[in-house]
Formats: sequence, C-alpha cells, structure tokens
Amino acid sequence: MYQIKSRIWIEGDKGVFLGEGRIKILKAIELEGSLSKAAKSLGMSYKKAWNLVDSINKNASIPVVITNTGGSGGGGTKITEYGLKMISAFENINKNCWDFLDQQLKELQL
Amino acid sequence: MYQIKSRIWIEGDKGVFLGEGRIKILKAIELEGSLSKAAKSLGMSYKKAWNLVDSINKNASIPVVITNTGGSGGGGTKITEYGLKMISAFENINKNCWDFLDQQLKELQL
DNA sequence: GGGCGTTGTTTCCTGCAAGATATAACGAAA
DNA sequence: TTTCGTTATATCTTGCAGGAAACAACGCCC
Repeated sequence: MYQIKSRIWIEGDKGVFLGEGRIKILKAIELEGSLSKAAKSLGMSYKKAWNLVDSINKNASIPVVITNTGGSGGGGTKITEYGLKMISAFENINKNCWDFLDQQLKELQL
Repeated sequence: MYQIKSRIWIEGDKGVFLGEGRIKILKAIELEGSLSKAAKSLGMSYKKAWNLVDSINKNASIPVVITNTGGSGGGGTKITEYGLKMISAFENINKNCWDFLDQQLKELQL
C-alpha cells in the first residue's frame, strides 16, 4: 500500500561522482565503445552525456573512463577495470539499500 | 574522501506521500499552527507549500493534517497524532538509511 | 452584517535547465 | 595531406517548473 523509494549517489570533492544516471551512461559506453553512440542509444543529448562523464572524471581518484579523440574511427571512450568495479559496487549498494528500506517500512506497519 | 548520500520518499497510490520537503513543511506547520505562516518561515511560496500538503492528504490513509478555514484568526492547520508519528517514523528510517549506507561504503574501501 | 486572516484556486510571468545547433581539435590511416 | 568520426566546447533557443500576484470562500467575533 505504501511504497518506499530512494535514490543514492556518491560525491567527491568537486560534485557528484556516481549516481543512477551516471551508471546508466557508463554501462551504455561499455556497450557502444563511444560516448556519442552511448548517448544516442539512451536518447540523451550528447551534451548531457558529456557533462555526466566530465563530472565523473573530475571526481574520480582513479580513472574511470579513457577517452581517445582523433584517430581512425574518430576515437572512442572505454571503461577502465576500476570503472567496471565501481559500476558493480554502486549497483550492489543500491540494491542493498532498497532491501534495507523495504525491511524498515515493513517493520513499521504504517 | 567519497561521501554517499541519499534521498528517500514514500509513495501512495496517487503520488508522493512523504519526503524530506514534506516532512519539513509538516514540522513548520506544527510549530506555526498555519500553513501560510509555515511557508513564510521556510521562505517557500504558499502555493508550493499547499501543493505539498495537498499531495500528503491525497495519499494518506489516515488524516495527517486538519485544516480549518474561516473563523477567528482565519483558521489554521494542525498536525494529527498520526501525522506526528509519521514524521518521527520517516526521520527514523532516514537516519537508519544514512547509517546503513555509510557502513556499506566503508566496507568497500573505494 | 462587516472585518479579519486564514485556506483554496486561478492566471500570469519569468528564470533556468536542457535541448538543438554549430564548430574546432584531434590523430590514425589511406 | 585529405578524409573521417569522434571528443570537446560555445552559443542560441525554448519548454516548463515554480514564483508572484490576485481573488474567492469561509466562519468566528465584535
């Protein structure tokens, strides 16, 4: 009858590091191999996608994405090993949080 | 170095029932005894405050606020016993959630 | 009945987030 | 050195959420 929902995100010194939207674009990049294709596949403007990735880079202590501009095929963007770890870590925490909140709500019997 | 943050909210059939903003206005109403004064005390427009309270009423199974229009002093808005319980329940869950997430992040050592 | 200070509602206006558009820079390969 | 598709960045435009303001309705009290 009542449902509890949540959004979580991780901040660094210079703003948001990871959140649901950033995870989404990272996964699309992993799939597509380029930021522009990833944005297109999500129906998102390139600018918005770039801003998300930019904020990730600004706050990451270890590189999450490697961008290559120029070259054959124009370049591209890859997710690092560390980035892949961060994605699964975030999704894991997020799921745990949902479970935790459902449990909390159930205990209350509103 | 990294900080994890969250927002939680509770939804009913017709939209959001409780969230951080709604809790804030409810507490201000409890303090001021009227919606218009509560809005003013928070620097919030009356319309926004009214919309928040309206959505609470639309989704509450048991009344959270009692409004009186007209009368000496023009009327006012009061929080019910149930409303007070909901406020503390929400704040309690919210705090538990923060603690839980801090713990989750610590376990990861990003 | 008139005055008062609320709640409830409509209309208008505006600032800003977000999209659309344009363009420079890049570097490998032919 | 020309081509190509990308990253990176600036500028312009626009939709709409949210504020401002105005006003009706209400009911107690004098």
